[in-house]
Amino acid sequence: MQTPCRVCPLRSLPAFTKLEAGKVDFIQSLKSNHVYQDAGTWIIHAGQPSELFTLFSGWAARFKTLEDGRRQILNFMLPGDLLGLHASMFADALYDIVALTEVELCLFPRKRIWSLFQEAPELAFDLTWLGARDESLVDDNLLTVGVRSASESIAALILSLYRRADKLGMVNDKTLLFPLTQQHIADALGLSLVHTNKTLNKLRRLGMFDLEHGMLTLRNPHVLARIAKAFDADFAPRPLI
Amino acid sequence: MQTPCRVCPLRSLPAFTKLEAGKVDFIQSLKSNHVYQDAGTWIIHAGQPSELFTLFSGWAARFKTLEDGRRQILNFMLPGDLLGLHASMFADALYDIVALTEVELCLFPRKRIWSLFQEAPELAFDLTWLGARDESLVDDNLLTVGVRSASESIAALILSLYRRADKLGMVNDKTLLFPLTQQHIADALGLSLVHTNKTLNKLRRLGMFDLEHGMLTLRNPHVLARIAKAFDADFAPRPLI
DNA sequence: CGAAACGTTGATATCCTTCAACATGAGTGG
DNA sequence: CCACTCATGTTGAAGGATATCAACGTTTCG
Repeated sequence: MQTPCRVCPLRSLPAFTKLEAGKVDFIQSLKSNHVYQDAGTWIIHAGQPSELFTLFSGWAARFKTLEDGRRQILNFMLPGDLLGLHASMFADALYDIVALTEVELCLFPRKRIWSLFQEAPELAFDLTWLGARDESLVDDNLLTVGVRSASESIAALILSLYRRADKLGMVNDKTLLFPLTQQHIADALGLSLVHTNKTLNKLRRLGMFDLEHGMLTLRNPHVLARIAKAFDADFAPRPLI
Repeated sequence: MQTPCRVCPLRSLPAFTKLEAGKVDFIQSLKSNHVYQDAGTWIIHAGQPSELFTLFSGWAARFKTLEDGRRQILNFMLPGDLLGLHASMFADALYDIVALTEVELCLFPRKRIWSLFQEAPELAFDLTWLGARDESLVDDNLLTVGVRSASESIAALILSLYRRADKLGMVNDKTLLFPLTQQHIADALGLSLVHTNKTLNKLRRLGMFDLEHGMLTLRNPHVLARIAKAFDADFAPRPLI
């Protein structure tokens, strides 16, 4: 059961709302397990019933696959994100979630979700809020894939991941551990691998960022934001369940 | 206040779950108004606080716009769909919703959402469930825009709208009132208007469907589904709030 | 040492966009 | 009732962004 939720290191980040100790304890009472998984392993399988998780550490990707194998990454998950909220409300998950790095997961059995609605309406509200935030990330990705060019798309993706990581204290000296391969980026943006590679290098040569050996360094966030035509959609601190 | 919620004609459709009369009355107590709006008018404005609606009749579209004017339709709304759940949980809406036809809306003031969580956990659960279903529609659209070709995209969109409308009893003799312009379709699929037109006509000439004068007739759903590489994601009846 | 995963690069092909023009029908005001 | 405009749909031609194909380099790891 690892660290008790009261002293969860995520919770003390400014990215998350403060919560009374009693409610934190209630969350802990719902948590059934603390799980470790290796990079590349499945967290949620499309077509199968799934539990609800909070990503405690590491990166994950949620995606759908067409019968012919083409795949679309719907969004990337960073620590503090909820995994499988939708999947756990339906009979079966409609998507896969895979670990991109080693991950730690807080496991909340789907059966207990209902008791959360019954006994802790504030937390139920937070859960719904988090689902809404999730969707707004997917909305942004759909906007990107639908209207942005390859350069704009990559700029927007890099920027958005950087900002999210920054709020979680994962950025040091403008640099962050970045586990995505170019294939991941291509699958998230609906681009081919080759074109992703060329566009990535173009932006790199323009001095927008460095990206090698799994390290991303932002060199010119302002111009990158101009290229991306990105908003500054800054979310207030969010609940952590 | 129009028809009382107990005799709501939507609620009796097989597409929706049955609900005890008491809960229906509670929903009605949350409803503050029954609103009519003309085609082309805004229901929710990006950047402004918004209320929560149920679309009682008509079609609507949710979209985001880049500063330079490029727009992406995120999803289309049909009767029974929830409008602005996410918008009403955040300070301001992050997207616009516009009426595509004359619409009737059931208005639920955002202030009352909280009382729903406090006093009716089952309904709060339903609300979250509906939010999850919404996101799964956006997921599907992202999959379409990301990986499908123009023909596949249009096939998938037509099919998905047809199926949703069919469950609502809006289809007669394989035909349904279809208010989308080619520009709407283009904006939803991330395609240019010209290419949308040509692709649409190609599928039409292939005998997949007829589409003129705002009427859509499906001629060959099975082949269309093959072209779309579409799943048969059939949702069970859903709650109506 | 060989294989597998990941990244890189050039050449060629194609899907889709853009530009431009025209057709049609509905609505509006003279 | 006609002329006009505006929204929508249609079509051809040309150009560009991105995909596909193919080959090779590097690193890691068993």
